[in-house]
Amino acid sequence: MRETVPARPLNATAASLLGFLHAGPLTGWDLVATAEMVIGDFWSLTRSQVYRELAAMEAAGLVVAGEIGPRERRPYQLTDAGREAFATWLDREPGPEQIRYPLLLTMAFGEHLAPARLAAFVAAHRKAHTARLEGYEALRAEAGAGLGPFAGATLDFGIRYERAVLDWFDHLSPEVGGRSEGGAPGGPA
Amino acid sequence: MRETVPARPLNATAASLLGFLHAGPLTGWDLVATAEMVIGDFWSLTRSQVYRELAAMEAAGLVVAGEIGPRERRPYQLTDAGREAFATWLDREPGPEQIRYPLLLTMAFGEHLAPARLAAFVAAHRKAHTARLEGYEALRAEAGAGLGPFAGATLDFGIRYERAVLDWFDHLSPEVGGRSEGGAPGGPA
DNA sequence: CCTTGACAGTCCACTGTGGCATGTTAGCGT
DNA sequence: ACGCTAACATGCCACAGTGGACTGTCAAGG
Repeated sequence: MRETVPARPLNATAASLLGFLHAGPLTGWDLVATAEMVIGDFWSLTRSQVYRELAAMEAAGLVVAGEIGPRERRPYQLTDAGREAFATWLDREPGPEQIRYPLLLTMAFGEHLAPARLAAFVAAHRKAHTARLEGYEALRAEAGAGLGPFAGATLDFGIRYERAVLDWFDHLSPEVGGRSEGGAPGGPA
Repeated sequence: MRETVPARPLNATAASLLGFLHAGPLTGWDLVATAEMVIGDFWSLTRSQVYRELAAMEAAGLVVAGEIGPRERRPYQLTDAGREAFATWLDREPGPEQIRYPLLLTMAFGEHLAPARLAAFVAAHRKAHTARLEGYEALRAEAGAGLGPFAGATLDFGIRYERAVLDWFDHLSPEVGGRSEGGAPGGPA
């Protein structure tokens, strides 16, 4: 008599794993890699959690573990119950986004910090965001429409977000770590 | 011999509480309210965690609890050790931001979802973001420069972010839930 | 006097993060 | 053939963070 846990509603991370399993059996390792690539820019997950969710979902009957292959690879396969749980999850109202930006925290307490230090942080983040934007734009140039409409739309979100952040950096007053005039005349393309 | 835990590095939430305590003693309840107002838009925290961090910080000697007042109010006061821990924390390199946006997840798996359903989600989020932007702009119009440069800069981030999201919504193709032509001609101000 | 609701704090289960530990195997140089 | 290394693959743990349920306090109003 194999008891399956009553079926609590899925969390977004577990549901995403089920989503990826629609394409065929995958191991925890593969799922982490896939998720990082496909949804990593707006949904973070960790190895630890993936393996934990897989174990829980197996107990709940949403996936079944296959034979252990080479290098301890343990492929998981979607069940009908899993397919249904995923469909139910996908149909829910997606909640509001959450942003956690430590630099803004630092800035909010800026009165307690040496101005030059804050400026250095801002400069470092500007650089990082520039690199991310370039990465996204290169991806769109290469892959272009080959991504399909859905991945294209999420990529577009990333591009617009990064541009907004960069714009914000560019309009920051020197008082709060923005660069003073003469840095790099002529804004971004 | 009062043992104080060795001094592990502060987490951002605990540090923020110390930051707010610079203005004078506050209770957990007050801290939650303050934090929600000042940093709530880019750093989420919950009652549960605030009380837990306060207890931990008291054990570590970073704050001292005062007398319990009316309605069980227990004010916490900053110690010198707390002031120093805050300064050290503030001086660290702020890490990258994290965004978790369930709507993008839903969209990424859009091929498994009825198009009309996705469009409804998108419409609901557009509305919510419009409201948020209006709230921010009203705040800037009312409070204006009275916020000070630091709060002004973080508010500005919020405004630019919301505008970027709204722009993204406005350029979404109908295929991925964007509204077809004829919705509301003439974009946002 | 009693109900209601805002205030204030506590507790718990679950989600999420990051690092450490462990074992496996392919590839490489010697 | 041997051992080294690096990538592969999973598991475990402590801590951070979330959201809801729960208890208790007090002011205001019917």
